Amino acid sequence: MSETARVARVLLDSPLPQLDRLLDYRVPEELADTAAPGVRVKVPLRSAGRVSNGFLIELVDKADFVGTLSDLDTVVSPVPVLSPELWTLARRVADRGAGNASDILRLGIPPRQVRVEKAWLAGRGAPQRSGAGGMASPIHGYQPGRIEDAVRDAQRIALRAIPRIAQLPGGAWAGHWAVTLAQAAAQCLAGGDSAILVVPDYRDQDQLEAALHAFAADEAIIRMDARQPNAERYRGFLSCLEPEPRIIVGNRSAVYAPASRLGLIALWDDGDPLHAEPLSPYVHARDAALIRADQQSCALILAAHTRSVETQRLVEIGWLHDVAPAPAVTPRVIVTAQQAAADTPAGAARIPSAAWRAATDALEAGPVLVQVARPGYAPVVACRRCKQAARCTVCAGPLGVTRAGAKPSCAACGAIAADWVCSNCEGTALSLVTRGAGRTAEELGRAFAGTRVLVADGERPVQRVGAERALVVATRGAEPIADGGYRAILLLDGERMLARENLRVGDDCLRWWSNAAALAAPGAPVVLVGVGGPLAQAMATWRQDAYAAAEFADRRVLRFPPAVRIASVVGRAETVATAIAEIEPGAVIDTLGPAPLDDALVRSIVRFDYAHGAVVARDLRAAVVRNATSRRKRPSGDGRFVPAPTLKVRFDDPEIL
DNA sequence: AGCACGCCGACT
DNA sequence: GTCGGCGTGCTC
Repeated sequence: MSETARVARVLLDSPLPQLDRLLDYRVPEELADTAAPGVRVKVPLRSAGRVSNGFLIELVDKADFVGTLSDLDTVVSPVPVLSPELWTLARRVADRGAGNASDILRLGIPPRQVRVEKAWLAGRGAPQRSGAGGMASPIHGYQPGRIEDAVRDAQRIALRAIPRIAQLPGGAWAGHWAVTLAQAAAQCLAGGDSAILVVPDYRDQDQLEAALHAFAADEAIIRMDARQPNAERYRGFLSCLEPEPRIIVGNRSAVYAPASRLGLIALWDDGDPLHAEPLSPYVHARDAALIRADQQSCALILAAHTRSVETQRLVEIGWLHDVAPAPAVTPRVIVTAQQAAADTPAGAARIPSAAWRAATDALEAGPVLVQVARPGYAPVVACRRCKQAARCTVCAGPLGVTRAGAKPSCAACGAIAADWVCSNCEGTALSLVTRGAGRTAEELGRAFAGTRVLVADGERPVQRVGAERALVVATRGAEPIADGGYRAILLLDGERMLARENLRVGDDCLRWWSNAAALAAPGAPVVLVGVGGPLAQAMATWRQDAYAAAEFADRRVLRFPPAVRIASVVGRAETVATAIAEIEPGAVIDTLGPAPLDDALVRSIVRFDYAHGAVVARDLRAAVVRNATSRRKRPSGDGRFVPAPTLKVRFDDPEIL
């Protein structure tokens, strides 16, 4: 055939903002067969020799570019790893946050594994297993058919999870939320559609997978998480490219997984900070899920025991429908002031009498959970005489005691403080001022003599405990699931958890407590110790949405996120000022800063309404590209020339404000 | 990021 | 004349 050679439009796999656009290449005849949209390619960049990796986005007949086109160098593999949907999603998500599309693609497309790919290509000729393998069964605990309707009609819902645990057919126990989401996904699968389920961490992932295996065929369930070996990850990715529907369950990057006929995206516990991408492009899984659900017209479920302020906003503007359990299910939450019982052993002094009685009674029947704020034994030690926090004599890091009877050691450098002398008063005696999970366990072990005490924290993870009587001391987020549920739950360190300098402490605490409370057996007391006010009320009435609504109203008055959006701009003072000055007039509400950082950098924060987000992102992005393109070297203080630092823009940073 | 182009000072 | 150092700008 002697038709005119086609033109391939290629996105380079490059982190450079100025290369975040499509470049045109001529498709040479010998590549005409394999050069298809979505394949990985190599292309020459600047005078021959250097080749760079990229994705073939589309084939067109005529180039935009006026000039001589270079030839496509190689088609790396015939597998179209970048679907049109993912490309559109990556472009939209990147544009929204003034980031690179290729950064999104890196999250959605795992590195190529040649062996895995060859095996997959060889096996594709074989007949596919038929039958979607999803079992649609009625979803209990809500108005009958409510969730089924939402999935079928591609609704967007904020789902209040049932705060209970449920027994799976195999006998194992999991959060009830996992059963609800697994059933919704299985319904999707039975209808021939794929579902993506996004969880913050591995513990949640394990529960959800266990629940899924009760409702869907094993081969339809695909894991996707960053801790998988590359080969396994790529194998799962490739199987998502097949036309059969799948249920994809994974962490935040699973929201970008390919999925044929996507019917549902569900996100569990969207307030968990693990849903926020800590590296470029910094996009929150919730935002990506919102965009993707809109783009692919699929159902969206944001499910949680609590209500994030962000989700509350979406409910209030009518973007999400609020769906609550029917009939209502609430744990029995008891709020107590911090007061020690007169008749308890000294070691348990921080347990008030009501909690003490609850624990004592419950221990007759089964396991009792004690939630504490900090891991370790005594994370902070201080001078006994002057009370000043003890510091390491080597590196000035904080000293702590890791095990009962151990010498204090530095949390930063690990040095053991053998002959410690207080830098303030020259005292030599230390006292333990905080209790970690280990020390609480030790004290409770003494107080409840003869009871088995076990500790669960980040270092000593425990997934589940049996139904026998035991005291389980766990740090927040590390609570094991007890068969049949805990007979009592003590939330001990509320005061300390609230004593963090963060606008979001209230939201976080409510989430930690609510997630723990959901592990209780029906009717078991959940004692919240030493906390009052709206948080305690939200727990006692199980109306986390009311707390979120009040919080959102406050933020609206203050013009804090998520009532408005923000972008932080970091760079040299002039560059930052210019970048902000060139944003379209009227798009920005106001600018905070510039605040000086180290290295002669400053940070300014611009606030703007959601309606102006696209304009602000476009204009700040232009400033970033301009800065990267003309990186003029400028004289530094001592007359030498140093490269100008890059201008950094980050949207919706959860750490700010 | 890399790499080539080009403008200006120092050399045969 | 012309060699090459380093700032500047581009990548289809």
